[in-house]
Amino acid sequence: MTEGLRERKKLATRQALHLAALQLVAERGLDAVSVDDIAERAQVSSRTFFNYFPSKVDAVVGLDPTTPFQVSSDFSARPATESPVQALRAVQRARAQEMAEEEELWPLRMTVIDAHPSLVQRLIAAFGEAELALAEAIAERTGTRVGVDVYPTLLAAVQGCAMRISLQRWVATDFTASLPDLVDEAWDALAAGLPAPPRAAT
Amino acid sequence: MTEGLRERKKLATRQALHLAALQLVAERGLDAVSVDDIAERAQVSSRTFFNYFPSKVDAVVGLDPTTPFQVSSDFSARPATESPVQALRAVQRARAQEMAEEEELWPLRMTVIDAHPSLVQRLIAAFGEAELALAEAIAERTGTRVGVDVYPTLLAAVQGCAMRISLQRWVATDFTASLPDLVDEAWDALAAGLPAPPRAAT
DNA sequence: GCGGAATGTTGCACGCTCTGCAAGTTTGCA
DNA sequence: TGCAAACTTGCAGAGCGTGCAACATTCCGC
Repeated sequence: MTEGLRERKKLATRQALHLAALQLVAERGLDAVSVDDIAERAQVSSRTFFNYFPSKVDAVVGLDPTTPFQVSSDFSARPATESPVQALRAVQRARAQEMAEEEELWPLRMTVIDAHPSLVQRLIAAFGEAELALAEAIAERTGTRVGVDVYPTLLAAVQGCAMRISLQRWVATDFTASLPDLVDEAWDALAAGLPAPPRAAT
Repeated sequence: MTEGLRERKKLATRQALHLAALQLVAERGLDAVSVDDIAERAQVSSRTFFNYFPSKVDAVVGLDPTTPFQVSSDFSARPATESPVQALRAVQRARAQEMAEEEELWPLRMTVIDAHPSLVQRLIAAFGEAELALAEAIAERTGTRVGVDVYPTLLAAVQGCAMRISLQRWVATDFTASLPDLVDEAWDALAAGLPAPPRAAT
């Protein structure tokens, strides 16, 4: 079934390290947790920790390095009849759905991340890594050129903002809101050109 | 004129450290420059370095910690007849103008930053610091509520994107483009709701 | 099963980052 | 001129992150 003992052990160790990091930081805060602490709880040496994650913050955030690039390949897989904005909204909705379904993992993850600026920064950086790839996919679809036109680069960047703000609001509602709905709200505002919302009658 | 010898010396030291950091990183790359190197070139002890900047990357980026908050106060100072998007565009245009006028500093700064992901990350984080303050100012102006409505938070975040992408494109054109014009281009796309641009007739 | 190749784990040594503390020095001000 | 406040510096120390070499485990063909 799974591809060999070795692969399974590696995955287990990785998850153990991520979970340990997450729990410890939730308990004590980022600064009060050392790499040694995390390694100890995950039952490996601190040297081994660095075989899995390049830094403490990476272990806490715990994203698979390939995850960010999923967005650009998902985008390319959307029907060509959709506008870029429609396609990105759909991609993010789907992603949001997946996150919301992992009820154990993502809320804990986001709670911890949201409480520490350096973790938020790392999460944003993770989005940023795939920005060029996504910009190229957008350029491809729209006949624009990365490095010449604003459009692909800007849209790729704004897409990251939309997801970030949606996640932030999800945390703020204590995960009572529907993440896909929050994503939709953000894209509604973006697609409309960010007009000042009508003032609610009081 | 300037307020005392002490203040002037502090400012001079700060600028010396920033310039030293910038030049050294431009010459050798970020990883090949240590805090000791920077301190030595600026003629202070490495301990003193940390009295001015909390880390190496901060010294290279070299932003005054109050700078990011300028955006939100400038925004609040714009006439209330402008829409939030119009006001932010105007604020950024003005800021872009100032940057472009410091012909010695900003191009070098941006060249160095653009070449190192961790510096880009730090610059983005600097924008992020003021995001809450800006969101509150936007909420104030539009009668929305931070933490409830998407609008203020999203717009504050997107504004950072617009500036970031404009700067990135400025670097990409080797500073031949007009930064205020690049800012305008970004806001044109945003205000229109990010529609796919018409394909150029070939 | 067996043995060698590939892969993973660990300890060690090292350089760098950043902080607190306790001098010593310079500036501000009456 | 002299005291108080502020700045600089060296030192000690904890933690991060990496290269290296030895050891252990898994894989795979036979």
